[in-house]
Amino acid sequence: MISSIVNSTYYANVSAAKCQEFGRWYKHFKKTKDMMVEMDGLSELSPPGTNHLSFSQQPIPGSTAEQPPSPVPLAHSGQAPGRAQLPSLHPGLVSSPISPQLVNQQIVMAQILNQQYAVNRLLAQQSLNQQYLNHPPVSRALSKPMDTQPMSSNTEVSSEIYQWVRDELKRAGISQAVFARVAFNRTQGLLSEILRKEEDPKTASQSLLVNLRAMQNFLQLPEAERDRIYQEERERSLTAASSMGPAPLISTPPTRPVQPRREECNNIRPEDWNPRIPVGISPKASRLPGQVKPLPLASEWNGKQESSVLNISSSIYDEIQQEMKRAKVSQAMFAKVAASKSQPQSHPPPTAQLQPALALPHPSQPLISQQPQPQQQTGPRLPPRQPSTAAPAEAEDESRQAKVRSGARISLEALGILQSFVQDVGPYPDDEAVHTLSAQLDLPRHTIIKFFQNQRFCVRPKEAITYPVTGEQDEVSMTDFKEGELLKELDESTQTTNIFTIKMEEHTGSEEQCHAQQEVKE
DNA sequence: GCTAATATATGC
DNA sequence: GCATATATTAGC
Repeated sequence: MISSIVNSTYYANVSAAKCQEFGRWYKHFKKTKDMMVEMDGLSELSPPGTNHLSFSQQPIPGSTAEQPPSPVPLAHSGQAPGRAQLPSLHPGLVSSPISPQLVNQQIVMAQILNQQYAVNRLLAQQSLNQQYLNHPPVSRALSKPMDTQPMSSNTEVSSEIYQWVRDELKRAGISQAVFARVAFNRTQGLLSEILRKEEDPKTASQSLLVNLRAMQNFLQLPEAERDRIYQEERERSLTAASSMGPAPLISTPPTRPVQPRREECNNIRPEDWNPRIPVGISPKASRLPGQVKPLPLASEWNGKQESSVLNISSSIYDEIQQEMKRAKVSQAMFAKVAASKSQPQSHPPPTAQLQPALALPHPSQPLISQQPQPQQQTGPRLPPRQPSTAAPAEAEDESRQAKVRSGARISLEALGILQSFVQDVGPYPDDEAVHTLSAQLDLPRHTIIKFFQNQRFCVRPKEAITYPVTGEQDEVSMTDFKEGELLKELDESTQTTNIFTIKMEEHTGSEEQCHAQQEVKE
């Protein structure tokens, strides 16, 4: 990712966490880079591109900490050697014979890569915890977790992907449904089709490419990770299927999963992580006529946090189940009631919509349920996740969010990120860092530079100009960034003049101190 | 292009 | 025969 950013091929916004990770990584990178510079004098044997540490090189052969993300899903299966073409191996690291100096160098390299790998995994993990929007636009540069960076949008999808997938299905003993869900969040039928057609990725449509890339990237996850995801998906399916029990006859509009909102990460595009997040739809449900699709566990993605903002826990599904039993209403009815009850609110995802209904006093629910509801559905299906159907509300929601985001995110998140970068790395970023931050935050370079200038200005008087490059630091103020400048910058694109006000509310006393200095200066 | 329904295949 | 997986396809 870093290299993509540096190469200006990476412009999608990334989460604050990722940026912060970048800061941490960069700190380390600087250190190791210095080391490397010294060592470079000894040998020039590094493979091309090695000097420029890129995450694309990270699956580290020899990393013993954990199984490498087996880019070749079945590296163990001794499949066609051609598969090894996945851009994961780092030949330079295993070359031999090698001189002691080279050994040293490579040890350092390995350490660096290990570090990167660790970060990548962390980021990948983070990504996996994030929700995805449904089928994302495909043209945008993918901003994937570094882990999967090698498979960015510009990257070829191997024509062997189909075989890899098949092998993976065999290896893991999973159904197409599970794989389709976790790897690229599509349905079994589609995967079946894709595998049957085996279109050459070179001539494949954009949409197919997206899916193939997603699969490929998913397959790059460590095997253990993939297995875990499969397991979760299977468990979810099982749980959902069993908890559903005999379904109402009404073909229930499955209160399908909708991409839960991504709170602080909502600037991350769906394609940001690759294995599209597993969604709690039971593939089996489709085979059980009348049975309702299980709801997705928004908070359950990879069993991690998420969704806390919405206060929707996985228990919501149980509650819904119980409530439907209690009220003896069909899921369709329940969904309708839930939706109608929550209509006036902004556009919460379906899961959120259900909560108001659950919150109703019990006695009222049966009554409502029995009322003939005006048929609002246009068809038998209610596929919230389907772009075409679910899009209206979600799109609206999206755009609405986007409006809010456009201002607030830049001012708060970007500054927060810059701030943490300063904390981690210091206020003296080199060009590369500036470039990267610029790309990551979608801010002009000069804005970044200006920020650091201001940062240095602020820090100096307070800390007597001894800014520890790696040292701990008090809360560095975001207000260090001059109000006027910030607004000026932002106004260029988003006319959100109240941003700073919002931002100011979050500042601490020490920051105000600095801010006061700024004002004086101004 | 995709989902969901459903037909068909497979395994127990 | 049932449960589950995969293939196919209507409909959005």
